[in-house]
Amino acid sequence: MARKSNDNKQQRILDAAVVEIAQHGYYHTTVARIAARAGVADGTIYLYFKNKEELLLRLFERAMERFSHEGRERLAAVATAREKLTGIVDLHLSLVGEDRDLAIITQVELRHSLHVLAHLSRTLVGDYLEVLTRVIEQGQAEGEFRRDLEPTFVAKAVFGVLDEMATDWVLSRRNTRLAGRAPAVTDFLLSGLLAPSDSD
Amino acid sequence: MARKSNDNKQQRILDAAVVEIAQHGYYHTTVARIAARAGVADGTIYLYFKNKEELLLRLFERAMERFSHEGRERLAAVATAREKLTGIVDLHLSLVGEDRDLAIITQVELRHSLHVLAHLSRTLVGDYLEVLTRVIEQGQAEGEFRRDLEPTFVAKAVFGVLDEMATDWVLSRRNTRLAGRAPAVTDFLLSGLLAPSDSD
DNA sequence: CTACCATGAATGAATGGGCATTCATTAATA
DNA sequence: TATTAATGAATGCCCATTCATTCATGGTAG
Repeated sequence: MARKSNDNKQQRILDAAVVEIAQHGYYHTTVARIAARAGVADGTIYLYFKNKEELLLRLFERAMERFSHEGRERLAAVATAREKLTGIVDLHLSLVGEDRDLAIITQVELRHSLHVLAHLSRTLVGDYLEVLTRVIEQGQAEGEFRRDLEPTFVAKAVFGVLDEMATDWVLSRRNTRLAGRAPAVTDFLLSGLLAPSDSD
Repeated sequence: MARKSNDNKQQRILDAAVVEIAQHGYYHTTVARIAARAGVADGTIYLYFKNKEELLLRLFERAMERFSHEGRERLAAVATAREKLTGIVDLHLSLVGEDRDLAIITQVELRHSLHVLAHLSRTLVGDYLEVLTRVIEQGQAEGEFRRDLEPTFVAKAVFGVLDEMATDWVLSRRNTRLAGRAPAVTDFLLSGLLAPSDSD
């Protein structure tokens, strides 16, 4: 076989990498193992990726593309900031909760070094936080959200809650649906912890 | 030198490890480098630690001991759940924000594998979440916190926000004080995002 | 008081294994 | 036949870990 190929070889390699890395961790996964699972020769990996680390980053990018794509659609479909926030929470938890192996990559393996984490935070995750920030600003402009909170601060807080729910789900072996938590998350983010004041 | 020693050799090794691992990451830090910075021979490391990984875990345990200790004191000093929550938020951000190198370890390097993360989540972090859960339950019993939220769920959400603030601070090179965010965090957790209803 | 052990800490050079990456060779297409 | 994909054995580096040896100490005996 030659030429024509490319097929979906790159995709096959990525798919294999997700499974292997989820199972053994990035540093204990050998390139040879990934190649074996993908059904290609070791060297072939290097025709599609500069090195092992680039392979890992591509995994995240591929996942993020899907997220961005669906996210844009959902946000366009609703009007109020509150609806948008609800949609983001639901989408985030739905997508992460869809594939446990991939979730292990995004919630654990990708964070193995300051270098990688800083890179992601500057790029893909940074974009995500910006979208969140815009939603908060919109809500404040519409008067539905409190105006005395910094939008970027709130965006990080929201992300923090979602990220922790996702990580917790990955670590728990239970078979709950992660997306099932979306309503509780949204509720908590919107209304906080305090009981309604006595005057109610 | 022999005998007597022990000195604080173990502590010196741990201190050296914090600096080296924060700078180069766990997998790119060699035992030889840690030994060199600690001023001991390579082999000496193995008199105090079973292997490289145990060294990393001890780092976290040492940090956590301090946290638990101060935490217990602070919690005992105040009565209401709301005060306790405020105290935890402040303590968490204060301690993490005190030493950037150590923060890199706790926020990034320790999470490099599912195996390590699961272990921590089951032990040290698990204990922390339990303390948080008790505080939430107390607040609910006292009627100050909403009763329609699952305490363990809230505990994770709170932890998620704190953890994200900490990670964000580590990744940002700015020189802000992390603890400065404590009031905003507490406020957000307590009151949420929604503007007070119109009836105000 | 001095010389001499016995003890266990500390050393650091050497070992061994693991694995990312390369590249000369082969195979498939146009 | 020319071109390019694919192969996978071989290379070479890197380091965690070991362990034979050295060294400092405190106790003991003369």
